[in-house]
Amino acid sequence: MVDHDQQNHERSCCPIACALDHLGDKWTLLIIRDLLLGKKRYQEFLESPEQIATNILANRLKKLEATGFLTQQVYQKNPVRYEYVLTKKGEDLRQVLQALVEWGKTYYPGTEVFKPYG
Amino acid sequence: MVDHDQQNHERSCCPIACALDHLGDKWTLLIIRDLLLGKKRYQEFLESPEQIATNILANRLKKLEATGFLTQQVYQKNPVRYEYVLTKKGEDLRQVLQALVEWGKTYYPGTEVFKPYG
DNA sequence: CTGTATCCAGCCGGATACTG
DNA sequence: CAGTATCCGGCTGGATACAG
Repeated sequence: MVDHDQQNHERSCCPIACALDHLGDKWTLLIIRDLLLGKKRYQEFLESPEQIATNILANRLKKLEATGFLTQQVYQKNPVRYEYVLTKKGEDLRQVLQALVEWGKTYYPGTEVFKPYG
Repeated sequence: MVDHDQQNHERSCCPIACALDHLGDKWTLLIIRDLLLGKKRYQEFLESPEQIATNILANRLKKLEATGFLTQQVYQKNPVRYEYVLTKKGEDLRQVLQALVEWGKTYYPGTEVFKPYG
């Protein structure tokens, strides 16, 4: 179920297609955004204005962990609690998101990311 | 059905969320990629290595037209046939895709876009 | 708080057939 | 070639309840 390594995807040898196999949905990139903004905990992701459902959030966090975009770090034992932190692979998406933000601010006037990135 | 103007989306005032409402799926950005590479016709999109289904392609082309990413231009009458060309809004995604390509080539070694972009 | 599980309607997307 | 239509299984995602 956990399914480490990348599964059978790899639709083609195109880097965009490969990326989209992992990031091409409505929510994943929004979680990456939150992580880049410094959010680390389950509750923090739930508080984002887009109102992600709990099952979707749990599902995406697992997939992102399984595909090496983030790692879990214990910050409390009994019961164990995790913080989610980006790997370099995840961190390096910052430039992609930044390009998307620039585009988005142009074509959806009035939108704004909550805190400036880098 | 055609639904010009943006519908009810706008999940939030975040430019990334707005962008993902239109681009956040497995296929849309791949069609944009093809358009940026110079493809214009239905058949050309079908020939891409990712093998998009015809119904999905037709659906995405309509949505992209309805949301102003591309326009249709008649190149034959009776029966009427269209070529699909990016608007400036669509063209401006080039930088986003380019950032994604750079990222993808790093984390999916061996992948490569067929022809270099601009 | 940090999740997990479940119900469920609806969309996604693959395959295929069909029309002009 | 350029689409449209349909069948259909499975995933998506919203709501809610439940557990440690």
